[in-house]
Formats: sequence, C-alpha cells, structure tokens
Amino acid sequence: MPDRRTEILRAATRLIARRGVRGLRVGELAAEAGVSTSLIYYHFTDRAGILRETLEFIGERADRYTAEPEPGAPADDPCSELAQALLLELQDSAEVRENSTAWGELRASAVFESRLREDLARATHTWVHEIAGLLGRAHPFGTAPAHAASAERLTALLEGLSIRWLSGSLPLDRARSLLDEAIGTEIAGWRA
Amino acid sequence: MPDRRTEILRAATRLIARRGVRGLRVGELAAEAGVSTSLIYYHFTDRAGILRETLEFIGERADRYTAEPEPGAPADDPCSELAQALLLELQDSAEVRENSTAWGELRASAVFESRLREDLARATHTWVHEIAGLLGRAHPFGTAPAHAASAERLTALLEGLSIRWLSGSLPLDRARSLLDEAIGTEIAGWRA
DNA sequence: GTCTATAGGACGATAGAC
DNA sequence: GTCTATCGTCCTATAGAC
Repeated sequence: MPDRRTEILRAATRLIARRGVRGLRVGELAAEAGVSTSLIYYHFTDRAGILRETLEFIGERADRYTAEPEPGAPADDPCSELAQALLLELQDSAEVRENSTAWGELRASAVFESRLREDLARATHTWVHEIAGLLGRAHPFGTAPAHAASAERLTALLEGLSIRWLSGSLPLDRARSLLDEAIGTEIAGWRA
Repeated sequence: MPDRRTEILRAATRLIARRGVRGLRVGELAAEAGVSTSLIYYHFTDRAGILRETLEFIGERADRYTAEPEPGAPADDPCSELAQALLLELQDSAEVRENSTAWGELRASAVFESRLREDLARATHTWVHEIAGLLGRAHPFGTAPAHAASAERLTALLEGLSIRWLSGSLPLDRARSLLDEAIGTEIAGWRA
C-alpha cells in the first residue's frame, strides 16, 4: 500500500522513460499520478527535487530486480547466474525498458547537474560491487581488484550497449550477444 | 573562413557541451554565436532542426580527430595506433571533453526523437567501421565478423566509460586503464 | 493533504524594416 | 542576410479555500 509520494515517484519514472528528463512537465506528472499540480509541490521542493528523488527511486528499484533470483530458472552455476544478472537488463520487457531508459536519462542529466552526481555515483558503485561479488563466486581464485575491474568494464559496456539499443543504433539481440561474449572473455582472461 | 551557419553550429556544440541539449535555448545560442535570434530561424527550420544539424557537425568533427594521425608520436605499430585512436577520446582536453559531452547528449536525445536516430546510427556505424579497420590491420588473421564484434564492444565500452567519467562516477585515469585492458583482452582473444 | 485558480516568467517562433 | 520588436503559449510555482 504505497503512499501518494511513492505513487508520484513511480509516475515520474514512467514519464521520464516515455518523454525524457527534458520532456517531464510537472503538470503532466500530476495527471499521470492522478493528483493536482500543487500536490506535487507539497511533497517535493521543486522540479529539480523531483528529479533527484526519482533517481534514488530508480536506483533502489534497479537493485531490487538485479538482486532478485529468477523464479523459474535453477541457475545454480554462479557463472550463468552472473550472465543472467547482466543480460536481464537487455530485455524488451516494459519494466526493463522503462528502468534502463530512465537510468540513462538520469546518467545524462548528471553531467550537468552536480546535485545528481553524488547519488548516481553511489548507485553505480553499489551495482558494480554486486557484480564484482558475483564474479568472485564465479571465479574464487581471481583477486578482488581483478573482479572489481571486470565488473566495472562489464557494467560500463552494458550501459553503452543499452543506450545504443534504446537510441536505435544496435538491435537488441546483437547487444545481447556482444555482452555475452564479453562476459566469456572476461572470465577466460583469468584462466590464462 | 567559416560562414555564419557554421559559426552557429560551432556555438551550438559549445553550448550543448556546457548546458546539455535540455539546456539549449535558442536565444542563448544566438548570444553565443553573436547573432540575433531570428537569424537562427533564417538558417534553420526550428529548434529540432538545429539539434539534427549539430549532430551531423559533431559526427564529422569526431571523425576528423579520430582519423588524424598524431603529429608527435611515430605510432607505426597498428596495435598501438588502435589503442591511441580509442584512448584519444578519454582525455581531459577542452576539445575532447566538448565533443564527448555533446555526443553523449545527442545519443541520449535520440532515445526520444526519432528524427535523430537515423543520423546517429549512421555516424555510429562509420565509427565502428573505422575501428574495425584498425583491428583488421592490427590482427590480419582474424575474421571480419570478429573484428566487427570487437569494434562494437570497444566503442560501446568507450561510450559507457566516457559518460561515467563525465557524470562523475569514474575518474578519468581509471576509465583509461579499464579501456586499455579491454583492448588487450580483445586482441588476446584472437590469439587463443 | 488535497484541491482550484492564477500569477509570473521563460521560451519558441514570427513580422517586418533595412 | 541580418536586425529589432513582439506575440502567444507553455510551464513552474504559489495563494488560498476546504
């Protein structure tokens, strides 16, 4: 039973994914959330504040579905568990597309708004750390710095492929196979 | 001796790099270019048209400094030539930073504006093709599809690292070393 | 906490002279 | 080709009732 505030943040995420940060209109957000414009300003200081809090919201939501184990798949092998965790973000489902689009928007916005940067860096670090943990379980003999470097490369590659997909420069299945190969290459690198 | 039109495009690139596509105001662009607002509308159809043409401009300019051989360095080895071509885009110089920032902005904008997508896909393809060509010279025995895949991965990784750098989630030297290692890994993959 | 109504300003785009 | 002046709209934010 989410409160109004959370409903507004959810609506903001949907709207940012649909129209972009630049296209987010406070009035439109009110309509999407089914409330009045002034209620938005009751709950948030201003438009920039909405953006900032939406980032946190997206960061938390992204953590949730990355951490969540797949219900249908067994995925006992930590190596394929890693592959799944990353490939999960390159899927043409409404939720993933929405999250990826919104995430990309906020990443791009942070280049120009310093207030967003700190939160974004923290969320990024958390994500990289999670992937590094999976890598550690997939290959326990690698060193922690090597896992960290691989995790940074793989997540940065994923973001790069993701925005190419969303901006129409790369078909989804091509992005998936490129990422899949990169995962293999990173792991193979340790065995050498 | 560039004409007014080109001056406006240059000013647009500067401004997009400074304030983002979202922050580009036609009036501000006029001031930056030292002309009147209405002259902008004489040379371009509307705000979206300015954005589209600025993308082409950036694409051409990026080609130019990627293709250009370094004046000081010998760089006979095609392998280090490749590394240079990619690492050149992760440098804290005004020109690179401006181009990378503007490129990232237009990439992000294309997610929501279909008119931008075609140009962007073409510019991306050209870039990937150039890098694939360098890979072909660095390792003539690899297959063309393998070169293409590596080029796509490396350029996508570069874009991912670049925006993390620009958005304050990754220090520049860290981004450089991560990319450097990835180049080594891609090339090592063929030898195996 | 939530609404209606509106102030106040910024911005894209155009008209028309030179 | 380039300017000055301005229109009309859209949008953020607030005032004030309930």
